[in-house]
Amino acid sequence: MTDRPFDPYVRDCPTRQLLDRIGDRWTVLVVGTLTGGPLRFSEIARRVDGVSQKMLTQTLRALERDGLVTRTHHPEIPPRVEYELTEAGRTLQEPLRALEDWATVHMAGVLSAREGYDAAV
Amino acid sequence: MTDRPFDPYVRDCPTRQLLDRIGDRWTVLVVGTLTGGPLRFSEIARRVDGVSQKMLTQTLRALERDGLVTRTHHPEIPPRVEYELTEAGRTLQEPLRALEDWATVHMAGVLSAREGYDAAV
DNA sequence: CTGCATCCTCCCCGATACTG
DNA sequence: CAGTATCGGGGAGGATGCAG
Repeated sequence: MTDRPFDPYVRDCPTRQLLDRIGDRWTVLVVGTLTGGPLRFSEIARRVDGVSQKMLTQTLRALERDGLVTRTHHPEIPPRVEYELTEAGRTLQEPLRALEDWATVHMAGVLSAREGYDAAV
Repeated sequence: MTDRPFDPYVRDCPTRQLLDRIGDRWTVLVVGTLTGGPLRFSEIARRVDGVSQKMLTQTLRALERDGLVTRTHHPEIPPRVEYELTEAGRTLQEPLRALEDWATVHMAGVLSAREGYDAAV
């Protein structure tokens, strides 16, 4: 608690913690690809353009650790591993989609504003 | 366009571009502090815990460049600079608040899942 | 008070090679 | 196919000093 009129963004508030998770560039995209249902590793890699194997593994591990994704390993030859959003993971989809919608609508304006700003240098 | 059944997250889609902006840890927090109205530089710095002067300047410049924040310089002694959300900037508040709400509700669960995962090592 | 420049450190992430 | 290990470059970002 604080005596300030506006509740500040202190270091360990929930918002900050979430930002640490979605700020790594890949988390949001991976969650997005899993919207339609479970996918295997290679399929996710294919859909998220530019993600390296290392980063994808790292991201999926983090999501699994946070209880947002389940990892199912089928001990076959060749190996098959499927990832699926948990209940908690699915609740994250809605606010993420809201952001995505905002981006779709406004990013063009943002980009043109950027050009205008740069031109005015 | 693509012939794949699921529209992939290609490198330059709006979502990716937005992620580049909010992925820097400070943008979201700064926009959040400006929700209540215009603020001066030092006041924002005070409310966003842990932001360095350098990063705050950098973040505000980026937001100004993107047309999400206006910068008003009052040539007084001592100088006073106020920052305020633009119309576009205000539209960003809603999806951001949705994320904030999600964090408030779910981060405790995420944290405990994290502990459980770490304990199971 | 606000902002810019410089230096310097750390760690993110990609490339590569190798296991089960 | 899925994952781990290692190395190295580059960029993010903190500390400090100075200007307007």
